Amino acid sequence: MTSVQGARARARIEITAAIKDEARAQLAAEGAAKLSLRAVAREVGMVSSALYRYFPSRDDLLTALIIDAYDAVGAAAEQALADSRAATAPDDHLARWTAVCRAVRAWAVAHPHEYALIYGSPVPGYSAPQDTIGPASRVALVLIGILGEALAAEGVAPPPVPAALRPEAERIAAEFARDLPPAHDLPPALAVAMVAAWSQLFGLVSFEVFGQFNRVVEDRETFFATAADRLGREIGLLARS
Amino acid sequence: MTSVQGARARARIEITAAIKDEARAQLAAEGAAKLSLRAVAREVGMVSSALYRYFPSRDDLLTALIIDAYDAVGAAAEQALADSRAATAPDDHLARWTAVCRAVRAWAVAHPHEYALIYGSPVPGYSAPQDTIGPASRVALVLIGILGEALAAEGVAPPPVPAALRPEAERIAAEFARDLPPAHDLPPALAVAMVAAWSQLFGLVSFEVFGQFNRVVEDRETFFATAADRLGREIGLLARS
DNA sequence: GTCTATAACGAGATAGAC
DNA sequence: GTCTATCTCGTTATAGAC
Repeated sequence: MTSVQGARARARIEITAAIKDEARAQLAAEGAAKLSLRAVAREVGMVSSALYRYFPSRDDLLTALIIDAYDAVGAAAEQALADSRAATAPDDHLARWTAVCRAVRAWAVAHPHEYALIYGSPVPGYSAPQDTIGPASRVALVLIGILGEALAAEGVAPPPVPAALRPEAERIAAEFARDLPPAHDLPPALAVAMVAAWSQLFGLVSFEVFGQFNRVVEDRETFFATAADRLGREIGLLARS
Repeated sequence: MTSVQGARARARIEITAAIKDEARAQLAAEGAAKLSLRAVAREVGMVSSALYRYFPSRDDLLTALIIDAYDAVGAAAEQALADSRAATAPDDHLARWTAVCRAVRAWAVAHPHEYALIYGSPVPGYSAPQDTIGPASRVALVLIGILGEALAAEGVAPPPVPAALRPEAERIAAEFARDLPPAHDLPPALAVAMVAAWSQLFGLVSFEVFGQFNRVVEDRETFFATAADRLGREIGLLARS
């Protein structure tokens, strides 16, 4: 009994993976807007109606791909942080920040279509469900975690906040405190600076992945590494003492 | 004779505009990937083959929309610079920098679909021709112009360049010198810093326009203004003396 | 010469009957 | 699950109106 159920479950997992793989291939070839359940079904050798046993709708398939992509960058960021712990001095928070940034960029360059799916233009007619929020925040959580550690070790000096931005800064800090584990609490100045750095980091990545650096930047790895380092310093992370 | 030609030319301009307007409407509704010549023709009351008198192919229509969009942001940036000249002290280069940044953001927020067309995910199967390069650089040219002025007035202190980035910085500066009028020459340190700030600026805009700030940033105008100001300072623009 | 309309092509998507 | 009839698409050839 259990073996049959186990085999069924295994088959279901395999077929689900095959469907998603084919969908990812179509993402690369035609873009998210043209992702079609029928074409995916044809390619995996199923009839379109059979696909609905795995994904109730085209949007659900899209959601699965989006969650997978967010999880993949998130995992890359988390892995980079874990790896860099061994390679950096405990007080070198800036080095870990840049290591995570570089990992995000490396993943994006290696998976441009999945990157476009999550950080590019919204897919027309698709609105992301709540399920994507968790995976979507993994990268930010890693960065916030680094800042939290630096804060505890007095390794960060957040920049001053203009008076006009003060309410927004406090709102964002309160939001973090509400959604995140207490270890990730940040003072308002650091919380806003973090959000700004976060979006600027992805600005660098998007310009490279989307081709805006063509004919402009050649040594993109060095360019990015320098910019990420400056972003970390800008947020207040102190260089290694 | 001339009146006939004038009438023809006028009609041609009007019809071309109507086609592009309808195409823009479809861009908003279905996305660039699904832009269809037939649907545009149907909507403007023509038969699809007649469209080929105005645009030799679907890609040429797309190219026209892309150029229009680049020209629109570019014009907004140029206008913002011209306007801010009257409103700012001659030595306040930073104020003009932020004015231009805010104008770019305002245009993007007002025209999200056209923004997505030029700064979002690349359109699958479409590759931009050379004609887009000029319009695409207008915003960057405005920013470079501000830096050039600041440089001439000793109003900018570019950040140091790490040794590893030095060759790339010099390459970029040489590229600027080759492509741009001499008034826009920048030293290597300022040229790389400019490119980094440029991409980070659009990172802020893209995150807002593409919805990444949902549930994160509320007062987006203030948030952006502060970040743009910090970007200008980061690049070395000095606050007003 | 400049334009629009008809018709057609090959490829692909789609809906529904079976 | 299969098949078929009916859509859409980009594009071209052609013929006629102005």
